[in-house]
Amino acid sequence: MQNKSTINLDFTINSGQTFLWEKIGDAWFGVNGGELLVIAEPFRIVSSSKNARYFFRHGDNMSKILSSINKDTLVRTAVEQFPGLRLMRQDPFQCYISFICSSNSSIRNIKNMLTRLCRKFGNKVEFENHQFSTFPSAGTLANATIKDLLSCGLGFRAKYVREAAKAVNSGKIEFEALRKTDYRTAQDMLKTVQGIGNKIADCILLFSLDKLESFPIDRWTQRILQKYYPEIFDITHGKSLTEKKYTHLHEKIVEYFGPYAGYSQQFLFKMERDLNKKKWL
DNA sequence: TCATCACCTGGAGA
DNA sequence: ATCTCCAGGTGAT
Repeated sequence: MQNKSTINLDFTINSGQTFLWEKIGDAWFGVNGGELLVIAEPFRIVSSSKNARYFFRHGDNMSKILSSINKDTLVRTAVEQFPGLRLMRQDPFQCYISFICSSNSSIRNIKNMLTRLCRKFGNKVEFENHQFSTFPSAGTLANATIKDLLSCGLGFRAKYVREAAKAVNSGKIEFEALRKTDYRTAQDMLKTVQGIGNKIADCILLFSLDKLESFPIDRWTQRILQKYYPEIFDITHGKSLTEKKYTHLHEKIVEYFGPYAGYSQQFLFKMERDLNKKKWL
């Protein structure tokens, strides 16, 4: 059993929370906002970025968190199966745009869209002869034409992305204020943006704004809950959740999994996707 | 308040 | 090759 504080990069990156990472040799290269993170496995920060520790939530007390979410054998199995799987603390703007793009799409497609956005609107950076492009700023995307956004393959999401960028650029959405406020208030604020519903708001809150009680409920999560917890959570089969049901279900989830429910979600999600041999990055 | 349905696009599977 | 189906949802009706 390895140290609980050791981060497993492969598990962490390939758990659906982030999209712009690429493995070259034994190193992972990841775009996070305006910077490039380079991390080798076993976990070692290669680039000089001071933000890498922050990004990987180095301060999280994992023994406390893992013991908190250890509610049943299923969670216990998932935690044992994926030691070192962690949540990330991503650049909020990138996370926000990424999950707006995730709507009704697949991981492969989302990654393609975001990569094209970076290439078209971001800054070029080079590391050991490898070329990358950073994530565009809110100002840049707010001023992009719909035509240019469509050329990145965004489809119906193009107008959402531009309006979302405008909301940030104008100060209507302030991530650091959302980070400080409570879960529900932050979620309501995010949902005022077109293209952001409960699920996407929860992803942004969990993966970039420190709301660890957030538990994004999507097709997979629903499948997990009805497959393994039919007695505890009442999931209406196959149908999309209404506003009221989503909120009610989330309350039940936090009641059961506790204040770090988001971490339990990450382990269960990873486990079930791997079980179904779903591809990651 | 709830149920249906359309939606851009490009992989994956038939 | 060519086609169909659908993917980590959301908004409009």
